[in-house]
Amino acid sequence: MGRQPCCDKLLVKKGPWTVEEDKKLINFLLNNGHRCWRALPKLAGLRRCGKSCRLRWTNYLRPDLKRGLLSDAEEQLVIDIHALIGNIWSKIAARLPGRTDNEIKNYWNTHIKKKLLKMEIDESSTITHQNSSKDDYELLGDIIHNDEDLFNILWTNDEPPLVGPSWSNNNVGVVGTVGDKNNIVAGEDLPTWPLEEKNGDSWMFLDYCQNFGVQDFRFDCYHGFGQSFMETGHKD
DNA sequence: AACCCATGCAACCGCATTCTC
DNA sequence: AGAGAATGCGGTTGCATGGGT
Repeated sequence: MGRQPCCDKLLVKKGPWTVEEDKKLINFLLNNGHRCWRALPKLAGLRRCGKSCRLRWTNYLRPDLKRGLLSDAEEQLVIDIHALIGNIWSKIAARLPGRTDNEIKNYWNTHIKKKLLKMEIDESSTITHQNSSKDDYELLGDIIHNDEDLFNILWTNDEPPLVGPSWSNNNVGVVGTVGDKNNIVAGEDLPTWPLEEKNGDSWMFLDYCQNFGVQDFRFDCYHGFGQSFMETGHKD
């Protein structure tokens, strides 16, 4: 009855991920996708729990992740959505492409909470948009006209992000084509790691990713690993 | 220079829900 | 139908780092 345990806890490694482990995980996911997280560690040669692998991938290694502080517009959007639905970080993250629930949760606890307290704002009360750039906010909330609209959108099933393209990591490894630098062509919507880096010995980029984030080194699908690579398949 | 403390963030934990047998 | 594993998620912890003294 039922399934097998997710992992043998005695053999599972914990703590910070090493560059080697990251390489193995990325390599495996790029070639195989993630049909079963439980089986993944064994197949990828990792002494990690499947849960840990999923977390590492979704929160840190996914090529479409943005790194660094949230923009004013993103921050304002988080504040607005949080005012409506509370600590449902996954829902909030779904509205911010390239951001993870964990990241937003951390950002909320470290930056926004503090900021709001400082401003002596009751988090449950209506929050105005006075601190964000009007242009940025309009760009983000183009389809949001009031809080009721936003609330409705948040609870629909197949919700598109408010800005930018969505990305399903069920299709990892499929090479996408890029219409312009901000839009992956529908149906071929997948980012991929540069082949030269993936197949060669040069995994140095992972060290950089560790330190600065994927986005900083332009490995994400939206801004391109060099525009020409994304358009022609060749690195600059 | 050395220590202490505050901060930020990656990773873990545990619970709830979903899925499989 | 129900038991139990898989998955997803929010809360929490622990460590690295930077700033202050």
